[in-house]
Amino acid sequence: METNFSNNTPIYLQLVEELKAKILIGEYRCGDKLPSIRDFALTFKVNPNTIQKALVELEDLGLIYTERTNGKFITKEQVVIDKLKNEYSNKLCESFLIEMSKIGFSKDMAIYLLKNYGGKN
Amino acid sequence: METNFSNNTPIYLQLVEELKAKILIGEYRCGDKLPSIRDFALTFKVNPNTIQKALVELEDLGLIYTERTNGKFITKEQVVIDKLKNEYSNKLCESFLIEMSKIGFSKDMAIYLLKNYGGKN
Amino acid sequence: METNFSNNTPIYLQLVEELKAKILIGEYRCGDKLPSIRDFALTFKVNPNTIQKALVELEDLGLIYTERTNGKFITKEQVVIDKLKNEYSNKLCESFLIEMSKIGFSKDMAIYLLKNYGGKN
Amino acid sequence: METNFSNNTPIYLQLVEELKAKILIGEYRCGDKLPSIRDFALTFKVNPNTIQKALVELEDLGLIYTERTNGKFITKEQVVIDKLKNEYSNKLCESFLIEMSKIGFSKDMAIYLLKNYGGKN
DNA sequence: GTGGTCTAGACCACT
DNA sequence: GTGGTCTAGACCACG
Repeated sequence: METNFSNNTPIYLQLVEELKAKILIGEYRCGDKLPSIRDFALTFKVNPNTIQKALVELEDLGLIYTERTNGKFITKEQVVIDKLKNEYSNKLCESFLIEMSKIGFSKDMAIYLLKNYGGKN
Repeated sequence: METNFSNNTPIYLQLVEELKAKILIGEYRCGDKLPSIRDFALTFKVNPNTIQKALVELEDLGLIYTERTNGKFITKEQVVIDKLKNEYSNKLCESFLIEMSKIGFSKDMAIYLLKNYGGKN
Repeated sequence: METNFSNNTPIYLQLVEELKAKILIGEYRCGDKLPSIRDFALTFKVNPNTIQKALVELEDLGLIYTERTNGKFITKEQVVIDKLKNEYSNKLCESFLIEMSKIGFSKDMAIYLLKNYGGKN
Repeated sequence: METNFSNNTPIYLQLVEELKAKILIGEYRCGDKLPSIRDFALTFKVNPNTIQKALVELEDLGLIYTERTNGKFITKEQVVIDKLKNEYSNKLCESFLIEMSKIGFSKDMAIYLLKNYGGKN
């Protein structure tokens, strides 16, 4: 795991995104135990406090939960994950369309540009 | 003009985005004179220095230029605007697809979700 | 460190020049940490904002980069420095020759005058 | 005469340089009458005040003099012009060498780079 | 009246 | 303690 963090966003938020993605995509699965904060800190080469801050955010989202003395786990409820996945993709669609409309592109135009982005397919 | 700035992003960057959008969308047109820094400051209810910082960014982008003692103007070169518009929409497409792929959606799936977002058309 | 700023040029630009020179000449070396903005401000007896403005310029030039909460550093890429050094010396040669030609001296004459400037060698 | 003024330097100073050059190079000769301020203003498409300010500077330098009700003339003393030409070229040499030394180039190196600037001759 | 620069001083997020 | 942002207010050169 390379540690390539951008300078413009707080590291802990970048960690939130990265971990959230891994959960939503299924790389971490329902009920899985997360590595300890210390292990995470070593893996990402950041301060344990930074990890802690990120995990608190994920817990607020309901994606992970804490068992005192046992560690942190991915939520057992797949529905929470699916719901978040939907919300997230909707949010992405919304922002995309808003941004495109800001520079004068309709939804249809946005879709057209998206299709043509990066080559013929 | 309401002053509705988000808390998470520097005001001057929000100004950059807002003004950039107005230029790209054509609300401000080639060669137009911008309001003076002081007028802008009154309009947006922020400090003149904050406006100044935003306008410097726009000047770096080549979207506006300064005539000493006369004011600031939208660039006369439409090509600069068009180029930036293209770059910007490409960037939006790219980020959108990357974000969607992070949560497990292919380009085709992303387009499908986008089409269905917010109703049948 | 004396504070001898000229009156005709903005202080922040004089700082840019001074720091750029120190980097190009190798007094500050690749990867070196710069003093904090506040320290700089004390050293040069100017406002921290003025330092900040100068350092932003240097960052735009690619000569320094910022690590959030850690400080600012000289770029790790010597090539950037060398490139800038070349560009800069070329720019100096060009301006010199142009200025000399404006008052009627050819390139050869300019070189001759330069050789004889300040003594026989 | 195109009016291509840079934005970073006051116009009147750019005029000073341009006119000084024309005098030093001999395009305007000893004793020549200068165009009227109004004509100058039309030629350069700038405010008469700006011309006036430039001409005052040239008069301070001793390059021109004013005959009340008759207009302004190039100084009759060629020696003044020659002296200024020398001073000016010396000043150029000095700044050039200083700037080059700031980025680590000796006088010899500076001359070498100058010779090689812009091709083999 | 225009933009440009600078100061003094404040608050914030991050580590 | 670090950089980043912002304000309030001042002064200046220019045209």
